[in-house]
Amino acid sequence: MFVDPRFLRTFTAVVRLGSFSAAARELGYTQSAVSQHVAVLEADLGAALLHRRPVAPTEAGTRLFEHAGAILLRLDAARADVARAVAEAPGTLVLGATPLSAGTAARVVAAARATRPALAASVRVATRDDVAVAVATGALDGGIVDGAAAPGDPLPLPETGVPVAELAEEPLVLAVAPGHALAGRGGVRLEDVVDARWIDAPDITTPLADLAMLARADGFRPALRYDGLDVSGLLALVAHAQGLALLPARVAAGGVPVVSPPLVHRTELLAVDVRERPDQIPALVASVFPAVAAPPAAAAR
Amino acid sequence: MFVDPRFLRTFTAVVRLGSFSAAARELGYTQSAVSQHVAVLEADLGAALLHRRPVAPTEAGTRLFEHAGAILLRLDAARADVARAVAEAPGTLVLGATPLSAGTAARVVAAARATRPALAASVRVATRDDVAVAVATGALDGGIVDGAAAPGDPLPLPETGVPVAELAEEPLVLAVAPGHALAGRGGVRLEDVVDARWIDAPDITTPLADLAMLARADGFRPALRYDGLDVSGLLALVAHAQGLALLPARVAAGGVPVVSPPLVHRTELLAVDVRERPDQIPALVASVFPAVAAPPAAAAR
DNA sequence: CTACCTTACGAAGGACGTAATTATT
DNA sequence: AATAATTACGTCCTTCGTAAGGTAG
Repeated sequence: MFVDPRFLRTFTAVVRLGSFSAAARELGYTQSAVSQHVAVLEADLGAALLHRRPVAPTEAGTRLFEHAGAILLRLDAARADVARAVAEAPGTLVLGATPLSAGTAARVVAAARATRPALAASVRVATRDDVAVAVATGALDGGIVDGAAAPGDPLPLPETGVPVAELAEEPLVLAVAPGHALAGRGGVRLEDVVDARWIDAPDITTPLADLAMLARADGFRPALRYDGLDVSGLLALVAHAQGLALLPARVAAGGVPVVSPPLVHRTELLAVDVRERPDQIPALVASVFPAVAAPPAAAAR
Repeated sequence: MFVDPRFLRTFTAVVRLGSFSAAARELGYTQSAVSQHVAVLEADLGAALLHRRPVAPTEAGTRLFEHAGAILLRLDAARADVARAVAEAPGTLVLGATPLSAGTAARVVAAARATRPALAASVRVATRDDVAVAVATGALDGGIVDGAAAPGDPLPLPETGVPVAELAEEPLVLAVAPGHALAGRGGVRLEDVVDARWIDAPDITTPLADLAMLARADGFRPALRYDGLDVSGLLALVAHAQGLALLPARVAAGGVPVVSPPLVHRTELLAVDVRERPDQIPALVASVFPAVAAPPAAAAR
């Protein structure tokens, strides 16, 4: 026997929807087929994967679910990568970008047009993981993503095999309202502001839950949650003293530099082309981040 | 249609062996079946994957091959993880370790025995990737791996989803023979010793090809290749002036500290238990690396 | 009783082996 | 000519849907 990815897909749908019948509807199977898929998986792996009534993953099912997503994603990425290998270079460039990288993406497009003036290009803004997945599965030609990280550390991204190149590491600052007690300070330690009023804007900046990991501290309770991809809205909330947010210095004028733990705002380029032309990265960085020193070479992930 | 992992396995065997018939022999199929597998893959993906006579992957085939290994490994890891979830805690502990981490693994066993004196434990030495794969597929209960890395960077490992915890970062030194021109120096820059006589010991220390990436320099031509997992043999070669090697300061007494680029010798723990008990890592580190500061929390990879 | 999952069974499709065919060295 | 991959075809196995059977709330 072997683990059939179709069954894995069914299994993930059942876990996600909490129902065999709903999964069947979503995937275009009968209820019976879904039941058979799960039964085959359980027999093959020799473990109960799901509790029934209500439907929820067992311990073993949770383990399988964690792997299944990565496997299915990689399968899609493989198909997309092969398709790209046989397709001739398209006449259009569709770039994805996280909200704070939209400007960078625009400059990348400008750099690309410097060599191909007639290039039809577009930029789509989405969350970091969405950009990474879309690049891996071929929905996007490339992407620019960013986020907080320890200096030199790559950003945590879904494992897709897409080559990643560092574009820049910039200072990370705590954005505060004018007149805030911290405003004008030379630097803050994140440990000291764990209990401040934070704005959780998970689609734009580092989710507070992840920040706790990076800062190695508990706390970071959200005083306000901001859903959406619009940066100016977040900046307005900060300016009107609704809470704090971590942002790159470039965006948050007057922010307070984070001095501890050592964290930077990192920007990365995701694109298959990176693999073939790592030598072009420094030139790209020079044109897009004039003020930033030359970054290291590309590395597959 | 969907990409059947059995076909992927066949495809990787054909690429690896450079022959349909050899792949058939290895997998217990007929040549005909192998031919059909490849034909189905090519039809499904809409791309020629292999050149015939001689058999070699096309551009698209190379892309697929890179993904296929990761997918098949992850499939095995998923099966192993489910098996571990249903099995009760075994009475034995089988640890893997890279050559330079064998001593560390021994101390981890000692630490484990401190809480369970009757524990039957063993340590197996293998290469870094072999240890990672064996832990992922359930052949080992855990592993200790090490290697050169930029400070704070995780070691590059096969993507298996096994949780990784940092155990230590130590100074990295250039091991030289007594009386060597560099001996006694306060520090060396790797850029300055690119053209030295290097010993390539890929199973023990960083392969020279990878070192070129880390040091961002070309060169590092091997004057001597050392295959095998025995550290003392490598040390003897260095001591007898057969060439240079990069090693942790702890092992290479009298080595010259590497000052540029900033590199450290990093040691990591691979084990599923890390996920459940990240809080125990600091205590483990304290008992195994008394001289090293507390490391960060575990992170899944 | 009813919503939902499981089991039984038959039909359609897919995978594999044998054997004949084609192509390359 | 010999070695090696492909194609043709028959058999067996797997998968899916229909429909009947359980089972928990």
